[in-house]
Amino acid sequence: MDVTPIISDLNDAQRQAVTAPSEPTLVIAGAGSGKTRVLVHRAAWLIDVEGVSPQSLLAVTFTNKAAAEMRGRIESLLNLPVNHLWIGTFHGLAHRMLRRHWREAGLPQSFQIIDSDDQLRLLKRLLKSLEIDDSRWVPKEIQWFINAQKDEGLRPQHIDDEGDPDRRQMISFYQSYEEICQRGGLVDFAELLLRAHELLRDNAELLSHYQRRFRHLLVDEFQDTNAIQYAWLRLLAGDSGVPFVVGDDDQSIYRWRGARVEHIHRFQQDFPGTRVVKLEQNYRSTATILNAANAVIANNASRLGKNLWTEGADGEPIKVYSAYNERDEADFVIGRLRDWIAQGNARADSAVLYRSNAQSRVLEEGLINAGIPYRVYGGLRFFERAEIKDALAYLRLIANRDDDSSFERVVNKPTRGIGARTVELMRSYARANACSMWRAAGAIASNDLNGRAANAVTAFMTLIERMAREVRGLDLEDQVDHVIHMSGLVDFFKKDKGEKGETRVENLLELVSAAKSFEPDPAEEMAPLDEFLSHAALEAGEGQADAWEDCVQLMTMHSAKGLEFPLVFICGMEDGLFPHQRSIADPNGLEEERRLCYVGITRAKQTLYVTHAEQRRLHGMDNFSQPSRFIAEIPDEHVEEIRPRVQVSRPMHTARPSRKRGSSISPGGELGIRLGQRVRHKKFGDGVILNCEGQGAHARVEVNFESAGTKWLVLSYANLETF
DNA sequence: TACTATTTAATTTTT
DNA sequence: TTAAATAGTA
Repeated sequence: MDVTPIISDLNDAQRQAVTAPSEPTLVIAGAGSGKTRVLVHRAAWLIDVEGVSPQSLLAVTFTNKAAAEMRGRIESLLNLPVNHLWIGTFHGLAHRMLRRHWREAGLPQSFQIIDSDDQLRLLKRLLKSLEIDDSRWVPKEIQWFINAQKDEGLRPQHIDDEGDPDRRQMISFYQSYEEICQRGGLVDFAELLLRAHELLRDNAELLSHYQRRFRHLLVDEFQDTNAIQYAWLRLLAGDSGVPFVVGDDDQSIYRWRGARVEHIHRFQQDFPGTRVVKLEQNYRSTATILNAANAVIANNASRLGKNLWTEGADGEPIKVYSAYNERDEADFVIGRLRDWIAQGNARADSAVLYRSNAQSRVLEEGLINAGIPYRVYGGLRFFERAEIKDALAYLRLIANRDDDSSFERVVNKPTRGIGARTVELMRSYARANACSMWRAAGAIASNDLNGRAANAVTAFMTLIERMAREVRGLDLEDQVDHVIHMSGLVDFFKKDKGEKGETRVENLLELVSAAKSFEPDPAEEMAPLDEFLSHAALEAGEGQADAWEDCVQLMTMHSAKGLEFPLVFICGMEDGLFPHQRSIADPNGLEEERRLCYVGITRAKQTLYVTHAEQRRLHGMDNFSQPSRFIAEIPDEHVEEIRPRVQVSRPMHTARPSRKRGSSISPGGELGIRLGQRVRHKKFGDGVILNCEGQGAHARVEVNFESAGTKWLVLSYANLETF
């Protein structure tokens, strides 16, 4: 066996990881150190050299994109298609197991996956049917609570109410939500993971089958695993499995959605004798950029410790620009982009990064004015569009009549005379009889409704039945085509005046082509429609603009993780914005912001610009802010400060404030506001001042209210009473 | 039921 | 500022 292609162009550390014996291995892989490469080569090594069957390999990633990339690279390295190789996202693999063992998992065969939007709607409906005030119980917060519990692997009966009535209420919502989902055969994202975990935990036979089958577990982005994902892996590994996990504690930026870096430590305890390999040689950035990143991240206390280095040149210094305001900042960025493009560089090789999405606006305006094509990451994806979800809801109703989520979505879309009152009746009937809306509709139509409403409901039910009948046996593509027309959706959106309706119709037709090009996996043994619907939920599709056009890339630093660009701008480097106000007080939060900064810096290959504005318009008012503390953490020798070429002309009425750098920002004198001061608010009640910023009419305070939680309020509007 | 006025709050996001 | 959600009106 010639192992050359698999290990020849690896460095020592990479090779050590790739060729490690079949024992638990933890690879700490710095940014740009060839993390994916190691994973891919490890898989190839196991299959080609160790003679491991592809079937006994399980590779897990967090995103579909990463999974697809890994599969592609393994195939091209081995130069053959690897069938039967389980490679996918946690959710995708969990889903696959649940489809195979739906009975053991306690699910109906045609269970449907709901996304977070569906989940939220479902909760709102639940509150309505319980006649609960949704300002007292915010649906978003309930959703957050439920998902957090599921991420921790907890069912309602496992949660301690701690004697807190509010908490008890939350648990009860969770319970009711679960009942609705179970009745409708609906599974949300967190549920996929939780069920898959329970499936293995409670079925000794299945567990030992999968444990025997999957000897090698490869895990990408290990620092991002949440409790349930880790538990699932732990279970699958058993005593004899060989986990090979790759991650970077310094790039852990998703703690807020349940990711726990601690799993890196936990792993070493759970698998004694774990081999640890550190990848510190970076192949992406200049030494200057790496040194800056190293210096910034060194300010974090809780780290495994790691220093990136390169054999490459020092490169250019990092340029820091102090803009007057956010417009000036945008102008500066656009000027540099112009130069970059004029020098013959590809626009797609440049990226503008920011902390929060709202920042893209000014930049976009500037880019449009300058006529520079750009692409904003994030935003609505194809399968998340309202009209697409409408069409999918019809399809789901055809697949499963008890899917309440879909039922409510389309029962009166297009308008067919089934108004809020009728729906309300159905809802309470369904609730009283613990049945689905579909059953309730049938029962109500023949009894409680007046002629008009009864006819409308019956007509709707007949329509669904007719669609189901006519669509049976057709190709997936034709099924979708029939449904978008028969449902009346196409005509409904055609009537929408203007371009909006047109785009919607186009999207619906696009859905038909999506169905046409969808290739069901024969191994899945599912009805093509069910598989298509699952695919739609699990992989929401491309966001926004055409990816292929050569354009400047705009995105948050979170979305930039895993990407690299020769030219990078990090905008809005101001305290309060980045690090974000909401994270600044909590040391853990601040460390996570710093890791985000580390991620941002390490995206740059050659040139990095960091910009901040002295004045920024946020939520419609001007704020003054200090440069981000992270800028000061970059050693001076790597920084070149850029001064405006000519004195930028400033509008007369916005004179530069006299208080600059280092000035304190506590609006102390006014109203006797000080930190720790107790205050009373008309609506939110009593609370304590945690934080304050700005002066005069702009002054804002953060108040921790006893019952309403912490909020930022504008002092001049809030009418706070002190006492 | 559809359109318009008012209110409210405002990180980060994948599945 | 502005986007979204809600309440009110034709």
